[in-house]
Amino acid sequence: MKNLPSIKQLQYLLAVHQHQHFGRAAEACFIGQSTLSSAIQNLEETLGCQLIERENRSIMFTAIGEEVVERARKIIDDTISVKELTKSFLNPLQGQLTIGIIPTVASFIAADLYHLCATEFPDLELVLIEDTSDNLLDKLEKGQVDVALLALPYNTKKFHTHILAQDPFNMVMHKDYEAAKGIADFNLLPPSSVFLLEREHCLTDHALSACHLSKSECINPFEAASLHTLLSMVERQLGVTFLPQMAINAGILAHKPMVFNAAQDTAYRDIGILWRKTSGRIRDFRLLCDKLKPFFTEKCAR
Amino acid sequence: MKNLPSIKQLQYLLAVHQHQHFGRAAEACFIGQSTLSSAIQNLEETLGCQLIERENRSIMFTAIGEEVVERARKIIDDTISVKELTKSFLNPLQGQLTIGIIPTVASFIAADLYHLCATEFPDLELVLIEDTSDNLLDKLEKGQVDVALLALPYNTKKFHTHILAQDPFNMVMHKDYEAAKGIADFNLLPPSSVFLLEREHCLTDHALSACHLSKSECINPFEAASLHTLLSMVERQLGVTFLPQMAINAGILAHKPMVFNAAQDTAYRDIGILWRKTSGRIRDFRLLCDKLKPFFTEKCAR
DNA sequence: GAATTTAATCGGTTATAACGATGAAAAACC
DNA sequence: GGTTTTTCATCGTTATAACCGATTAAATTC
Repeated sequence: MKNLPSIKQLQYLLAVHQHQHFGRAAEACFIGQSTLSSAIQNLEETLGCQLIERENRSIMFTAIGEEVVERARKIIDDTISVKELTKSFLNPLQGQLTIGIIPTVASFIAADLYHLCATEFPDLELVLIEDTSDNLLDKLEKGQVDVALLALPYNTKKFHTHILAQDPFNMVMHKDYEAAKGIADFNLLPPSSVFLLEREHCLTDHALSACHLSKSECINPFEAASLHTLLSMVERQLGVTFLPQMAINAGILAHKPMVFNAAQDTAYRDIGILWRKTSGRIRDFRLLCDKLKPFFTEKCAR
Repeated sequence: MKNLPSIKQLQYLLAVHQHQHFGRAAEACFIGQSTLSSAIQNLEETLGCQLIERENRSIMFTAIGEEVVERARKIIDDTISVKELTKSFLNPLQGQLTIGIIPTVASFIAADLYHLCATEFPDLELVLIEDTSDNLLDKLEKGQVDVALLALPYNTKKFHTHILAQDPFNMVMHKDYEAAKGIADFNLLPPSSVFLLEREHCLTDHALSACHLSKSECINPFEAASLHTLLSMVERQLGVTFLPQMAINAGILAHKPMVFNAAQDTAYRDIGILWRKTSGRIRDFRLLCDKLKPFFTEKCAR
């Protein structure tokens, strides 16, 4: 049986890498500086090579040291996952759960989601984080969120992906806007009459592809930062936009002189939930899915 | 800082799982039975749940125990990789290297590959394993081979994949076989005139797709188990087959009344090398690639 | 040149991992 | 039905390692 580095040694190494300082790293690990120093030396001994160059006043990781740090981080994460696994096995859906949600979903369901979890999982401390798909995927990988709720299709093959509901698109316009009425192929809409969100939002891409809109001249170059800005533009300019059913069900058009109708039967975005394949709380997430599926299905119902 | 299970505890757990017996597992770990027993108890303590049900005469892993074992195996593998990483950093391409190779490559290059490694990497102890693509991918995942050499395209996204050379296909036939001469579209060959290997061999699929052969009636239902059987069929029956350049360069047609000509410019298979993304010897493998690339390029040269 | 910073070293203590012997419980043997 | 065997848990002990605090050494700063 090989003499492998220990979990503790790897933890200490990560601490040194994080703080770039033995003293502060030791403090963070609640051990003495001497203990940390010898622990790193032992690790270097078992690995048979130098990981850190101790210079005059500062330390520097060697190339091989950096590589070891990267792998150590993964090992520690996996080990933490094992603990989470057993913990969540005993007490399902307890403790803190951090969910990342994209803006074009969060604003319409956040409040009800809190309520749902409070009643279904009273021991769960829910933390919601709103960000773009790209940022959420990044945070998911780094462990800053436990699961992410976003709109698909999206490049999510790194993570386990599960579809919760279909959210159909609707064409939305002022009730007096005649130019769009009865149009089947949206590419035939008047020039600059289609208003969309700015590019960061996946809703823009989804609306374009789901409604078979080629990037034609019918799209207005203005890029709105929020759905409400978008709506006010559409209301004033007498153009059209495409909104998911979820937004309409949440009452975004209430008391406005706007009308909407189903874009096409096949025009929809999927609402999906993602988690790290190596997560220790997969059991928790599946239980959560059981409740989220009817929840989102209702939120997106015509 | 959390109290995580230690590497040793996980190693011991794996040993118990492997032997399904405390005493024999302890022996395999070179520790006493009592030590192992308490180590497992400590592990169960830190994880907060039972992993093994100790019954009268036999032990049984709980469901959660099996899950922990699976994750522990990965953690241990990753930790071993860290050691290998540092070791191969100090002494590149030393020690044992196990290469898996598919039959339709191995038989033509194995001897020369041994010779190449013996001269370029004298400290390397080369072990070659010949098996089908499917089996090699399985062995690669389990760590039974360090790298795999196979023909692409193949579903290899689980692993790091690197293409070494293109191996063109040639149509091969008896020199007196007139029916195939001057034919551009291979689908127009006479019925049952194309002989191929049995389905397990990826060469069959590659020949079909690279030469744009739809599974038409020109393909003979006979499935040969080796290229030599295949050739004897073609020689006797006066039909055709498709052989990679590598086979021809190795002299498979020497002293035979056979002729060959390039199938098409675009008809080729790629020779690729694969390794686990988490392997600790990636540096080694890249050095190996530097030598393998010219080696295979020459082996496949027209 | 004194003060400061920083990691290594040293001596001593505590905690952990290891051993061997024994114990308990169930099954197998006779 | 009692004895032996098998097998894991427990106990007391010892060796190893992990850890602490104080000190040292080297370099930088003032």
